Amino acid sequence: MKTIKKKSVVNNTPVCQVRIQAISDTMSILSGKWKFHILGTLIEGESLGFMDLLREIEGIGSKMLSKELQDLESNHLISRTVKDTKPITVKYAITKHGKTLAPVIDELAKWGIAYRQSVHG
Amino acid sequence: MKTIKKKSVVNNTPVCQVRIQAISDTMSILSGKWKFHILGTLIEGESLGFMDLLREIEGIGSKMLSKELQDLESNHLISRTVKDTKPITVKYAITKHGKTLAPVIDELAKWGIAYRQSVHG
DNA sequence: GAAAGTACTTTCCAAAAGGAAACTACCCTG
DNA sequence: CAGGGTAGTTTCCTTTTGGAAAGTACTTTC
Repeated sequence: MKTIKKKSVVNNTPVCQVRIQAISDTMSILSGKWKFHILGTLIEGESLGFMDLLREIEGIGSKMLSKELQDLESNHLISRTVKDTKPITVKYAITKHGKTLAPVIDELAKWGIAYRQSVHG
Repeated sequence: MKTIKKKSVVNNTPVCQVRIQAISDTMSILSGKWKFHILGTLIEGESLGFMDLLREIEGIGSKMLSKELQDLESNHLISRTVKDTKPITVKYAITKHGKTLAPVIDELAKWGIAYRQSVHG
């Protein structure tokens, strides 16, 4: 009979479980190569069209942009509005909820900048 | 002749470029399914062996754990110390540098918790 | 009526990521 | 000398991710 003798200690508290779940949630929502880039751009730019984003986000292709925008919209972090112009245009904007990510993005940027400095000297 | 007429505006400032690079650096260092989980565990647990981590981090396999630990060590976020015990044991610990990630991890957790609450109500 | 702009979608493919299971190798205890 | 513990590595496989290129569809401008 196989018996596991030791068990998890550190991560076994309710507080830890909630934190682990929360980080997993966050990273799942922000998964993929371009989410932060798109969100950062929309936080700065307020309201941009599809082609604007394609130009702002260097390297992204239309397929990925389209897919990432859909993901972000489904999580209510950005909004998509079709304007009745000629030709019709679409405006993507950060939502109130999406703006709450600003501190998260700031921390990531801050850490990355500090990391660079500590590595190069 | 194909000509691109409009150019990037929002992300074209030096400040933005540095931020974009910094976030990309950070996410590349913390890439993969398990990095935050491992770091979080080591921040809490201070010093754990390979088998301890395998038990703490539910779902991870030894291959992934081994690989992720190597990644983190190569970026000086954790340390690996072979203890001259019988049988020899290995202790993984968070480094001083690794601890600087605590605010980043906290922000991610905080946001994830708030997200859950805003979704369910 | 051709060119260029809007906003995408589709197809096809390559590379990266991740996991289960087995295997190595060494040590201690009963 | 079997069983269980230490710390991994290796193999084989599936899934996921991401990108290039082309296509769709409709409109305005020259």
